[in-house]
Amino acid sequence: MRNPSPENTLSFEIIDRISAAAKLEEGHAVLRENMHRFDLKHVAYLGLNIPSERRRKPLVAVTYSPEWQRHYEQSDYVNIDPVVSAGLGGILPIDWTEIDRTRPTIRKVFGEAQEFDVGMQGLSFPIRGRYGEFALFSINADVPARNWPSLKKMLVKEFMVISYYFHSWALQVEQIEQNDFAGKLSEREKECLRWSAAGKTIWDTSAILGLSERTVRFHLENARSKLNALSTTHAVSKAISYGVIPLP
Amino acid sequence: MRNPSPENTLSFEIIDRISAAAKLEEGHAVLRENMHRFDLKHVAYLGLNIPSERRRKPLVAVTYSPEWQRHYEQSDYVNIDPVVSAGLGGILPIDWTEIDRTRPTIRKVFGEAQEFDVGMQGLSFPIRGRYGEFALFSINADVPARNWPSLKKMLVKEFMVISYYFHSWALQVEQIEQNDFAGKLSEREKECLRWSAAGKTIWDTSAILGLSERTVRFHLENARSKLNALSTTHAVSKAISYGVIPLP
DNA sequence: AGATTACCTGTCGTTTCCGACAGGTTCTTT
DNA sequence: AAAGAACCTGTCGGAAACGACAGGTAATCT
Repeated sequence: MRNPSPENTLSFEIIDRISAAAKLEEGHAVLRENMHRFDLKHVAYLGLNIPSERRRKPLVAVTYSPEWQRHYEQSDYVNIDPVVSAGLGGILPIDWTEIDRTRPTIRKVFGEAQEFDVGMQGLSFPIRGRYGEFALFSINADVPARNWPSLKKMLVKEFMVISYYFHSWALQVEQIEQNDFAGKLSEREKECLRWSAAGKTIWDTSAILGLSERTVRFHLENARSKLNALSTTHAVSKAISYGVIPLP
Repeated sequence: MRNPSPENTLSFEIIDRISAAAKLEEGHAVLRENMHRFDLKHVAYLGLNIPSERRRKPLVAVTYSPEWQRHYEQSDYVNIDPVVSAGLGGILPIDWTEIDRTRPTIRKVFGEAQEFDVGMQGLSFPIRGRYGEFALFSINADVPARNWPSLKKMLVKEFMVISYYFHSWALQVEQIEQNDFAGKLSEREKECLRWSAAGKTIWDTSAILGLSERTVRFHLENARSKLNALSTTHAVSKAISYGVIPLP
């Protein structure tokens, strides 16, 4: 282990080349060009819950055929896809071969994926970011079943790193990194939001902070206005998802 | 790449051994016993914001000297430590050598860490889980500066995987995995919470869902009670952190 | 057949919140 | 010396939320 072999730097080469890209498509092209070096059939990146004023739609960069993409979108598979729900349920890479396929709706999804030549084996890396966003980075292979376990171990190590770098880079190039909200809220404003999130009333909070009720209201008013929130509840949910206040 | 060498399985051996452990301490012991195989001086795991009824304190498993731990805790360094704030600010591994050390308070922390023999180089892996919890998995080394870049690449690949498995396992053994909340809330209850989180009033929500105002209130009452929340704002913040409702 | 669960709706009275007016201090930056 | 920002406080009145009563249906499980 003490002298890492040169081949160990491949994933970092890829990461460097992605970092140099300026658009989501270009970064994905780097992945596409390097797929064959890992014996992959597909590489797919799906970013959900992206927090941004401009952008509410998911970030998508996939190598699947346009037909499968269209079918997937039209059938609203993102809400059925067992890989997505498994990803939402944990933090570890998901081996598609270990997904429970007893339920008929799930068999259907996998069956149709096969028809669109997605490949037998798959690995999906769930990614949760600092803004509460969620992404799924998936790779597909099609090797004899007996080769899969060892291939999988290699892929997990390589793509755990690549997928997180890719996501972090994707947010940057899509200019999602800076939600200045955290910096724009004053300490008092955040404090009052935190206590509201903890279920305290304005009266409670005023007692806790040793302020008048009016002052607590004042800070909450400012917090609402800075966060473009329609209510304190709204402000709290925004503050949480923007990472402005910690979890209760 | 197509024939992964046997040494590539080391991290998975460690993972298997951790999986077999029944307590946080035992899992950490596995890491401690394997430190030398990666030339490490320390391995530290810190779990914050752990969502649980029972447990509000952080999960801690570190190899640092008790003196340093005590000093760290007493000085409230968790709120100053630049590694922690860097981790909270992103998703990528943090190289301690790249931390900005111009600010005097930060120089102080690093200087004191040196005194307690923490090691020159460090890598910290920020981990965000599905319950909104945050963890930091750190490793330390002490090698000549010129050896660090290549060692770092190897460590990033190995411990990106190990750290996420460790966190996932830690939540399991500490019985934090199942917050049945998501399953206990009915569809309508979640729906009403989502609209509240989006800033809608009860009247708005009733119009959106085609229900009476009383019914929306009814669902919110049930949601509050199921989540042990003191207000709708409280319920929303809990629902978000428990992953019951998606982000706004 | 009874129990359970999710669902739906109503009123009354109280509490809490929130917007719009008003006033102020202290500290730092320009 | 002026400007800006973060902080603090007051009152009035209306809007919204909430708790505590009340009533109901439809579907599923035991």
